[in-house]
Amino acid sequence: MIDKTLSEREQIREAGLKVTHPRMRILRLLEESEQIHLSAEEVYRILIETNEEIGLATVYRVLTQFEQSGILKRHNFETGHSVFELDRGEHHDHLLCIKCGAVEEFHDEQIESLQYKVSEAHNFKTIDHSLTIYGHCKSCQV
Amino acid sequence: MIDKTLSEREQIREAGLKVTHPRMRILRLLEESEQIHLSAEEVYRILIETNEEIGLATVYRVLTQFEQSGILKRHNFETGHSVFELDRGEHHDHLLCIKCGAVEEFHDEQIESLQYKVSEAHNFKTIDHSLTIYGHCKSCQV
DNA sequence: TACGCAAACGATAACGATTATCAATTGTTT
DNA sequence: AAACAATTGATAATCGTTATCGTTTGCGTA
Repeated sequence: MIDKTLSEREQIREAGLKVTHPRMRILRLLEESEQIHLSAEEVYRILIETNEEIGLATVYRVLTQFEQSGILKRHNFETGHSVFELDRGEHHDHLLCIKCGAVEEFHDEQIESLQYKVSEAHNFKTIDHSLTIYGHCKSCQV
Repeated sequence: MIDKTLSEREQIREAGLKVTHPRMRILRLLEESEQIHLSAEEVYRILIETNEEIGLATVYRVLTQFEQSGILKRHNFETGHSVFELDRGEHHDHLLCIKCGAVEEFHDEQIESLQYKVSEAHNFKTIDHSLTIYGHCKSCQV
């Protein structure tokens, strides 16, 4: 069994960052939250509400650092603000309910390879791609 | 041959909007620009530079109205601001060069139908979807 | 274990994109 | 042409995010 605390320290270290309280708090929150996607404001609000000391600027800074070091993935849906989720290595796309905001993840190897083909056909060197399907989830359909 | 001016008037009328100078100027610009995607600021700047009177607030308002009435499509890439293009009815996706900003469009029926399948499998009722491939275009590769 | 210093923090100012406000102007309908 | 609601545009306000900068802290070293 892996010591979670240790692994968090290591992740931060491997990112070339000092292990500080704010960073530990933020990473722990992301790992323990049931919500997959968290915005900076949400991370800040949740930590403040649980009486963890943190500054909003730090939250933004740390989330960006975590993103750059591959700990987190940033998503820009059509909401006007970024949301973050742990990057567990497995690429996936999203189904987003525009009524209740629910997010589901999916991965379709066929779509992936077709995208790659398209990219090649246009002489593009793919670095990343994002596919989001907007609609109504089961519980939001009339 | 269709009278372009007339068709612009009609488009605006059909959207349930009064035919005003700012609306005509904006629609005409979108139709005549070689650039497919224009941001609100760009539309404003271009009109001001060509000595057309317009206010920035009006540009934002009109672009949103045009989007809501189906005249325009809004895209939110990872740039931090929206861009707009004429909605010619044919859905397409985008290849975006993260170096020079170039945008290419593509349409792949196979990907479309696979997306639909995924959506069904998750009991989602698809309303819209966006697929963007980020990478380096031919001229930006080393 | 204490020291020193770069790295990191956090309060707050600044920023860029967008929206709200509201008095003045303009399209359309009569 | 009058009437009146819709529209405009200058500007203030808002929102998410980034920059500033004096203070604090992690951590390698003595």
